[in-house]
Amino acid sequence: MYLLLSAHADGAALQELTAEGAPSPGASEPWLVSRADLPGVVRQLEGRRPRWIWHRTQDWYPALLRAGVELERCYDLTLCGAILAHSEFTVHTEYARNAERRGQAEALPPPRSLQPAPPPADQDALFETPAAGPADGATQEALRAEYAAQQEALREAGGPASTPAGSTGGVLAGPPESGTAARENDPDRRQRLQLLLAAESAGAMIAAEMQHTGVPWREDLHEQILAGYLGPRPAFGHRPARLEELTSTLRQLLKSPALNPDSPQELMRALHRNGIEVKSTRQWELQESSHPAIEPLLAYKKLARLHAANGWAWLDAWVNDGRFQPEYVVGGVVSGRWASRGGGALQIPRQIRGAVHADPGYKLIVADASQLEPRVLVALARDSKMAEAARDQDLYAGIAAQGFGGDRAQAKIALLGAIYGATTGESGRLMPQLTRTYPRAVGFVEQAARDGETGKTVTTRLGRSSPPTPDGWLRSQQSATADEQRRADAIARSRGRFTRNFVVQGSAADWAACWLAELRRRLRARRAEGAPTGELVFFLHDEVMVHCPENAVEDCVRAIEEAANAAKVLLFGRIPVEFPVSVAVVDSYDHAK
DNA sequence: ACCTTAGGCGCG
DNA sequence: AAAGCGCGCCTAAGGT
Repeated sequence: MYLLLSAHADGAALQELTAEGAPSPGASEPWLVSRADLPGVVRQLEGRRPRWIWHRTQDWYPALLRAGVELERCYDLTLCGAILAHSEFTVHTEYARNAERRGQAEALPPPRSLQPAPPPADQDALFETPAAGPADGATQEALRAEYAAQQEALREAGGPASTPAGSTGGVLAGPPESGTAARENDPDRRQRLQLLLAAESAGAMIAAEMQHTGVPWREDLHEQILAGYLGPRPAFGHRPARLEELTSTLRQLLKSPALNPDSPQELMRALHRNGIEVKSTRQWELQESSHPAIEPLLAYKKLARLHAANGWAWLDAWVNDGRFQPEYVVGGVVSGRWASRGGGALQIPRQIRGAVHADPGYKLIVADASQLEPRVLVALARDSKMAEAARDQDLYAGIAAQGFGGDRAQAKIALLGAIYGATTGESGRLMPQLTRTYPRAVGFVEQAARDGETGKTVTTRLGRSSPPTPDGWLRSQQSATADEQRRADAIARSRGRFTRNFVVQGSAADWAACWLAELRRRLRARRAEGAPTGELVFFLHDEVMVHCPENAVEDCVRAIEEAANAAKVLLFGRIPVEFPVSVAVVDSYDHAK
């Protein structure tokens, strides 16, 4: 059952649709529900296990969650439309052509503000959209037509026939899925794209649910940590005691009595006056010098960062009643990773992770996918030799053991360098031997890089494609003067590094989205059975955190592991590549790994 | 009194 | 230990 939910006057319109997006035959006219009645109506209809179709999950779901209504599944027209408008799997469809004509503005998620969004002022407000009514282009009929068009594009992805995803990839054989290879008539592609749309929509729900739940955050522990590093809380606008001490030390050592160490320009001049010839004030460059001022300067920078980014002001702004509730921005990164808005949710520094603490009677289960990106590369490239190395829990150790010509540390540097496109340094030097040992894996990312350099599109395993190159990009690659040509070549190489990384990072994001969705499904199932179970509270690219009653830990750990394996099978079939998760059951986040 | 950009650094 | 991908967000600095 498919239910379209759209904003209407002072409430919502509900319409039952077919799977294809036509009005359901035999169903009544669209049904108008007042704002006040909506949570009750939605809760009632949820019993029929519909897929809720809506313009943006963020417009509806947060308010429903505040009203105590949780839903099983949805279809986010904005997120799915953005994928379908650019995917190579649907590039031949009318939907993609229309998206091109409309311009990207409508097809892509709305622009993100750079400033943190303040927490909603009115927590009881049911609608995030203005009371005036639906936004332009988001009327009930427009959304229905949009859904129908997206479903049509999806049906046309790959070809008419279809086979189960698991049945095609049983062995590491056949051409790798990339670039121009294996492009024609691949029925498996439709299923993969469908999976991506479902996972993306599930991700949008999970993001709203995690924001609603929040990360358990002990303000008292956070303040203890700050006091330990910085001294007591200073008066507003003042430096903490420890930073004051370091400032006067630096002023003496650099013979600059008025130095503001927060000013890069002042700092640079002071360093030069003292014979410290750096070109920037970055940590790694400062570390080269042995001047006595360097150690306190690096200490200052470290602590100043803590104070500015995650100090008392941050605590006041972002933690309430023992919960940190950041906004996750699904689809916020071109590769399919999530971004976040407010509070730097995806950059919680190790220094303060001790403040993330389970409630009494609960544990934090922190699980991360070990060496996810290299393992995804093995699967994408179908490199059976590297797959053998990936059989082990430690892929890098496996590579070293296979005699690629270096130790574990070098194996890691070389492989990450291949994924990022390193050309110089140790990573660059190790590339030839890595290529000799694993021609398929290296060849795969090299092909992605060549595609980017020549302006082609690359695509993740589930069908998310790299953003189009700007108009005139190819022409700008042919330049008249040698200087312009050098610049054009540099831009092309940069694009190549981006597409090289995109296929791996993006396919890893595909995997992580499926992992999350599969985990959510399992946790919900357990809860429906009435069993105690944990809640997803945090997600960071290849890592999840579940806040879990102690008596449900074992069960949740199993769910996390099952979900990881399910994600692998969904993406790649039953291939002989492991995607192990490392799981820590802890009271506080700083004790995980 | 604002707004944008650059340098820097946190995370994966 | 350091140059190669993706982000958000702090302060300073340089606009308007």
